[in-house]
Amino acid sequence: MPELAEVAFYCSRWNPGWGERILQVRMNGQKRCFRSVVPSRLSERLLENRVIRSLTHGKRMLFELDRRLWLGIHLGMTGSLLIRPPEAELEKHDHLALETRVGWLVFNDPRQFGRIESFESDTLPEFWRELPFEPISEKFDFHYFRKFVDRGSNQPLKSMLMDQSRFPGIGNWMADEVLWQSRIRPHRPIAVLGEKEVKELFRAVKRVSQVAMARIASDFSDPPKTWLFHRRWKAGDNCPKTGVPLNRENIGGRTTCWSEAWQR
DNA sequence: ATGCATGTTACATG
DNA sequence: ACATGTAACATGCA
Repeated sequence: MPELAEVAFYCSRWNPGWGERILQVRMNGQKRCFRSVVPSRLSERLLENRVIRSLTHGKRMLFELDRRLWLGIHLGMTGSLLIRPPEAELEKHDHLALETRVGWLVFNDPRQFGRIESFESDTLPEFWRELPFEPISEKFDFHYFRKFVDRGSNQPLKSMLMDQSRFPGIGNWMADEVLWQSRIRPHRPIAVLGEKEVKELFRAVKRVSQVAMARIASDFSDPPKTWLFHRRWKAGDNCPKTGVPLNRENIGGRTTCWSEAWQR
């Protein structure tokens, strides 16, 4: 489920482990999540090390450790982070587990679309500083938005919103929510929108991102009950505004949920 | 059994 | 070169 706010939530689950020495490393290096690293090397670097702090950006997480080590984690479609009690048994899809005094810092991912990376650097790795502004950043303002929004101006808005180089952190449900809240159909490209609609789209991007962070990032509580969010998961549910059944359609390779009567 | 899933990317096509 | 579309990845669930 991880998009912007869920990623922030999962990332913070490792916070109790900050500053704790890593006593033991368990990883299954065969798993797909380790395709970008040399597992034995990473394991070696993690042992006796400690997490100092963590950062998130869109759907990415970055953990700073001692000895110039930075651990990058992307949760993919089904990844999550958690801490298991010290005496707990590890589970089937716990692909990376770091034992500390407070328990096991675990990366769990059934489908293994997630990815573990590692970097060596004295300071924040270069690539991290070059990432685009997140929609929750105050630097992500209308001027910034207007500038990149014209690129690929014929692609459906649904695809544009899911483009991580422009809207880092926005995924399938957030894109549907933004379009529903701005009352614009997902198929339409930015090029055909009126200025008023462009502004509305921008406002919805900011609102959905901010409210999602406020609700989900700290304790994984639900988004507002008025949101499309609660109706978009199974076929046959109704639009919260019109009460009419929602449309489901594949756009840009993803199942898209939208309301014909509500969105224009 | 069949189809689908909150993501990314390598490859193919235009 | 670029823009867009599709298949593939691995597993669980309805």
